[in-house]
Amino acid sequence: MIRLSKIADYGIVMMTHLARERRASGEDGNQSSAHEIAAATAIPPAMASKILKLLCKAELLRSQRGARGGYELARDAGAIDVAEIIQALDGPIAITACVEDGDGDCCIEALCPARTNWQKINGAIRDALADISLEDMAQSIPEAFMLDAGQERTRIEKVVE
Amino acid sequence: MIRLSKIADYGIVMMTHLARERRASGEDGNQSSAHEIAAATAIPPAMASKILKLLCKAELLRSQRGARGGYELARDAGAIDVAEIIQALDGPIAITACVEDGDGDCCIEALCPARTNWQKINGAIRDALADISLEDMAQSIPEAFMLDAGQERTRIEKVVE
DNA sequence: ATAAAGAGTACCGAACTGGTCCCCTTTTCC
DNA sequence: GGAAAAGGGGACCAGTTCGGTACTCTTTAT
Repeated sequence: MIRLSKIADYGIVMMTHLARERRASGEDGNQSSAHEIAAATAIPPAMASKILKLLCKAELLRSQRGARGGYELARDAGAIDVAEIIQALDGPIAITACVEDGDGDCCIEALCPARTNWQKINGAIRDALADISLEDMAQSIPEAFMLDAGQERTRIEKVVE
Repeated sequence: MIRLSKIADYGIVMMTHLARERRASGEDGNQSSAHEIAAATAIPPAMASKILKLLCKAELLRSQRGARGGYELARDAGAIDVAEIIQALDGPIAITACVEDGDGDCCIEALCPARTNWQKINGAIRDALADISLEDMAQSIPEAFMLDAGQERTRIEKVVE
């Protein structure tokens, strides 16, 4: 099904939340704790924390440790795209194989005409994902949508076809 | 990592093999048994058989039962694209969610602006895959490449980035 | 000094995936 | 007509991955 992992899904939701937070209170400075973010997005706190750490290591978020610490976007929402988020959480965006960890390279790589097709495919996918900024994602999503009190968190993705 | 399942990978390899077979002996009529195909592509016979059945049900292959039966492409190689193959084996091509089997629909679907973004993304991915025909894939791949005698089957995909 | 918060890491259970097996039906060929 | 070849359709198993949790350590504000 070529599906996005839940980690990446959650990551995008949280980043989107932070983008909205920032916009609501002009520019940076005010951070949100993992707790707050988890509550606002209805993502299990421990999970949220784990993912936020990863996003931080990928330099998509800035963190502040200690009491009253928290997270905030490392850059402007318009300068962060979903491809980056997915890559930070799920690894390289590619309809994989070949790069089997370790040995790696395809012995007839140079000869393989299929290779260019796969590169084309992978490239197209990456481009599509790189074309959506966090700002686009954040645009006018009703807050009620992010936290669907009581029941399961509402999914924001929609299958096509 | 957004990876292709092995099923789909195998499927593409076998379809590519059949495309080459057909081209080698002008037009249809001559079928290959699951056994032959498995041997030629170095895919475990039982696996190959399972996948061929699926491809047949998806009407990408035509089958002939009974002794001297086998499989052949249902259409011309130029008229089959990788998107179809992947969809037949892995289900709808989409960076998923929402369609959780059963209940399914996103309660605020109509309001969700993110939805159009995901559709855009999914569409781009599908387009990229639909743009590669089996004929493209089959083009001049040396047969030695399909069966890498002795060792593991060589992977035809190549990661990008 | 204490409490709040992030950093890091180990761990568990459930689901999915790759892979195998078995039995049934169809068809050919002797 | 019967045996063998081949596909059709499942059930089933095992290993890996993934979602999720827990625990300990470091940092920092009050």
